[in-house]
Amino acid sequence: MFKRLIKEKTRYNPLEYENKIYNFWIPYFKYKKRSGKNFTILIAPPNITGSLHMGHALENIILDFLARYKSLLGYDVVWFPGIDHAGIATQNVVEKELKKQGTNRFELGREKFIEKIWQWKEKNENIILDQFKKLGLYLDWSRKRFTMDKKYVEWVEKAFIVYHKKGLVYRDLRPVNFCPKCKTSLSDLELEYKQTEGFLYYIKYPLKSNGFLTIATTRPETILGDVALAINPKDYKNFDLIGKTALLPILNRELPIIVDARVDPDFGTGILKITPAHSLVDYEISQRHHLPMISVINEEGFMNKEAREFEGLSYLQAREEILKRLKELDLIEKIEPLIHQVPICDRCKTEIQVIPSKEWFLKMDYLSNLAYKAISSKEVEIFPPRFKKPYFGWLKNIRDWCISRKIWWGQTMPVWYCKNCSDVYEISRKKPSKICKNCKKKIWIKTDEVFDTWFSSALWPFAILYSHKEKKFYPADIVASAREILQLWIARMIFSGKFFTKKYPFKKVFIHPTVLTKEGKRMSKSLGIGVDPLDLISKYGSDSLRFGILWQMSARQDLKFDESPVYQGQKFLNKIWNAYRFYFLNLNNFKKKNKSDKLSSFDKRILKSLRTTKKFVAKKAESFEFGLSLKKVYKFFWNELCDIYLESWKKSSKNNFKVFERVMFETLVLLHPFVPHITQLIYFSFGRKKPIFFEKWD
RNA sequence: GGACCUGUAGCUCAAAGGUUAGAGCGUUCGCUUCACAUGCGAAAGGUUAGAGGUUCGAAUCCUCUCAGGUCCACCA
Repeated sequence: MFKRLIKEKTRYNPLEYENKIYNFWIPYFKYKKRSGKNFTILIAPPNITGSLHMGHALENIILDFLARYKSLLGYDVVWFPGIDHAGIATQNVVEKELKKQGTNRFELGREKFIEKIWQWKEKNENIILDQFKKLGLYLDWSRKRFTMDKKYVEWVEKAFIVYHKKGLVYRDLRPVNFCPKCKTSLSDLELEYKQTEGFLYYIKYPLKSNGFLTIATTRPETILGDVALAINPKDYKNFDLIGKTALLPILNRELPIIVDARVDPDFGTGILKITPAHSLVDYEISQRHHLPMISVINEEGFMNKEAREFEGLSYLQAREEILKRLKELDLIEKIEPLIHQVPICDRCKTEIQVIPSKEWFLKMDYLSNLAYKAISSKEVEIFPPRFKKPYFGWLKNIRDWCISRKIWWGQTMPVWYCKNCSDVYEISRKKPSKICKNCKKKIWIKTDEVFDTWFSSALWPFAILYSHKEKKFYPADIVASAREILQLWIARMIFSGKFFTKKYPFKKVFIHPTVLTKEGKRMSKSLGIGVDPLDLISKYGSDSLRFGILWQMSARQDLKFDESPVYQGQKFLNKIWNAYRFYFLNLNNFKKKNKSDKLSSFDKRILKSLRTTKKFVAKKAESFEFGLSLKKVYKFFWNELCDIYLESWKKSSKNNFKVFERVMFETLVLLHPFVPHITQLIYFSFGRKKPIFFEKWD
């Protein structure tokens, strides 16, 4: 269909052909057993909220390069597209839409709200997936997956049930981050930190014997929940306090003075008040010392009955009242201004309360060990290797994983509570048929709690590659990921995969460079800094964008994105086009003229150069050095092939025509993983009708 | 606070201990030469952040200083 095009046009316009070429490829992307050797890529499913950003573009261009390169080496490519429901992020976006319409999710109710999200998903899914098509990705579109597919939900529920059966799941009352406005617990990831000018209050606590000690706090209202005071074991200046007992002002509760390494001896007075109910660190310390937890603030941010006379006040009002009382008692030593980071909800910007809540946890000791072994045994390789360090560090300090969320959008947990007895539950996918062991009745109500979205993401590899009678695709050869989800996603896939299938879910993890702005700052949509890859595609075309990204990429360091290499890519495409134009226009002419079987010095030179270039590209593909290999290919093509070899033909040298044919064809194949669309188009001009990626590299 | 990365031409990057530190973009000048003006030919542009050390030899290895950045954790 495009065969004669090349003779007619002196300019190559990528925008004219790329879509058509992609559509031509789609049926061939469908997985089919040809050689029997698979090359399996695990895709990182984008959020349904998301539009493509440079990180996605980079990540998937790299993978697509590998897919095409491996295909040329004779592998059958396995790469299936998918998208992620992305729990809280999606809920957030849809809530913003509702706000524009003058309503909110509470007005709508849970069912209607979820229905809205589904509508939203149907509408946006294709927009997102089309962006992958624009990048030219080698994806099998017949096997699309979504993390809220019926089958996928089933996997998530079953995984939870198996974990529970093996004793790795428990329910516990613990302090969690809670947004009073959104009325849900939040993971640490869903917090932002806002620099705030506040005060550090130095408060005197009487000692039981006699005298006083002083603690420093930014939140005097939480002192009512104190259960102990702590000092650092190396804090000599406070040594004489060890073993003594202090009295909590106002309430006069006795507080033991304990020793814990977690206390910073240099902050404030070096004495930390332990308030397990309203601080995660304090909770951790309290666990080590078997201390109770006393909650004084409720989920709405108001003082509860444990706060006695302050009950019913908001935490801010309580702060004022308590300070007033302390002043009356002459227990305030001093007040210093302090600039500190206050956690706020990343959606509504409300200040987060840490409050105890009953949540579901996954025990991490056994599982984190699996994740540790994967890397230490080298069964799973992390590249570049320097990322092993934070990976191991995270596993070493890991806490049990809170896997429940009180949001609405997500996979509902297969948990049933007895309507009469609040703490009795059964775990099963269907409504339990047993009676409640407490009230002997059978009134089971399914929980509202949903899974942490990462709990579901952790199961992605085998839900997409292992299930549905497609075991043969598991494990994957490679997954590429941004560094910030090494722990959140990669580590969790590793232990989940091993736990449920006995096999690690992939062999190699490539932590790709972060795409920064030209100024070296992180690209951020909300701050309005960054470049939209789709804009670049509509300006320069997909091959040009790919060229621009690969040109700038190094495996080792972050990439400050510059637009000019994308333009350079466009020029390169034109150069390729015209080199082949030259070839096709002069084909018959040269064939008649050169019948020699001997090789000229130009022939020898170009053959050698082609060989070393191919070798270089093959070697660099293993270490993800695409920037270097593209530069090598670029120089080969422009300087060796065009400037020297093609020019030599103009001067009617004694070149060998067969070498000419061979070099031009092999070069096209060599160029394919770098600039797929144009090479396919020229491939048609060679009279071939199949995809070029079914050619042989050698 | 912890870990990691980076400072080389105006900009983005190469140069994996060894000639005169190289490309692209940008700048300046000359060419419509029959594949390509998105091209061809040429030129200007550098104390490799700074200091010290190792070495016959350092942009490269080591130490310190300065500057920029990323991720993780988070302080009461």
